Amino acid sequence: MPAASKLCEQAVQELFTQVHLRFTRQRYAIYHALASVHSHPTVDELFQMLAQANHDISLATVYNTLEALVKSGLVRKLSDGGTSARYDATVDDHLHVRDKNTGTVADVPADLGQRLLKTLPNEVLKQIEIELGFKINHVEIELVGEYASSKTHVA
Amino acid sequence: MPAASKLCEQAVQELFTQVHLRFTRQRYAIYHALASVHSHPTVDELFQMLAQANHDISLATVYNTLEALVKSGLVRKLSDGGTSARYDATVDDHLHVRDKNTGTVADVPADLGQRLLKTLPNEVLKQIEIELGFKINHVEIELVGEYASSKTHVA
DNA sequence: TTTCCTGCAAAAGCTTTGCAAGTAC
DNA sequence: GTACTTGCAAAGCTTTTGCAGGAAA
Repeated sequence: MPAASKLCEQAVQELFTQVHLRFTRQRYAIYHALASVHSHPTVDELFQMLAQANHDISLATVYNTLEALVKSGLVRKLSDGGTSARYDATVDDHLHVRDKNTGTVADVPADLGQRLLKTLPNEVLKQIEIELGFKINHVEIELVGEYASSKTHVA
Repeated sequence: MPAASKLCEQAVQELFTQVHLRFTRQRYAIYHALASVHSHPTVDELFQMLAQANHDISLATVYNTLEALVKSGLVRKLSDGGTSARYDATVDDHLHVRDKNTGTVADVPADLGQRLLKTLPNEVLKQIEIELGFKINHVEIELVGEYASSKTHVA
C-alpha cells in the first residue's frame, strides 16, 4: 500500500514513477501539501496554502494535478456537502466525519475507524457485487452531524 | 419516521406542515418527483423531469425548494463524484452504490443494505461522538466502483 | 526530441440572489 | 394582511479548456 509515510522528494518521485506520472515541482508541492495536512482541503484552500508557502503555482494546475492524482489512485476525491470538492491523500478505507454546518471533513482516529470498518461483513459486500453486477473499488463511510461547539447559524 | 410511503397531496401536505414548510404546487411536484423515482437525480435531471411532465417550474425554484427540503430533513443531499449535487427523498440510513464512470447513484436492495448497516457497532459510534465532541446525525455509506457493463471510457 | 505539463485567460457549468408579482396561511 | 414563494435574469462560484511556452523523460 503506497501510504504517504515518507514525504521527501525522492519517495514521492518513486510513487509517481510507479503510477506513470511525471514528477514536477508543482505536483510535488501539491501532493506534499495534501499529504501533510489533516484536513481535507478544497481546491481553493489548497491553492491558498501553496500560494502562502511561496510556491508559485496556478489554480488551473491545482485542478489538473488533482485530477491526475485521482486518476492514478494516489488521491481520493471526496464530496463536501456543499459546492466544491475536497481531496484526501489517504487512500486506504477510513472514516470521515462531516460537519453539516461548515462542510469541513475530518478523519476519525484510526483505531476507532478500523474497529468500525472491520465489522463490515465481507460476504454481504460480495453478495452486493453479485446481485448488482457491480465491482466495489472502495467503501466510503461518512458520519454526518455537527460539533457540539459549532452550534452556530442553524436555521 | 416520515417515510415517503403515501404520496397523495394530502399526505405530503401533512408532512410539510409537520416541518413548517408552506405547501405549494411546485414544492409538491418536486417532492413527489423525487420520492417517486429510484435514481438520485441531480437538480437538472429533476428539472427536466418536471418540465416534461408539463409542470411549469423554474430552475431557481428547484434549487430553492431542495434546499428547503434538506433543511427540514425531508430530503438528503448526496455527493455525486463530479460537479453537481444529487438528492434523495429517503432519509433513513441506507447504502448507496456510486458508479465511478458516470457519477450515477443507486440504492442497494434494502435487505442487503440493512444487513450491512445493522453490523455497525453502536458503542463505537458512541465513542466517536464522545472523543470528537461530535453529534452524529446519520451515517452515509457509499460503495464506489463500476458496473461490469460500464467499462466504457476509462483512461 | 518527443511528449506531456504549466500558466494564463477565457469559457462553460452549477448555484445563488435581488426584486417584483403572486400565493399560502 | 403578512410573510413567504416564485420566476426571471443577472451575478457569483467552481471547474474546464485552448494554446503558447517550458520542462521531464
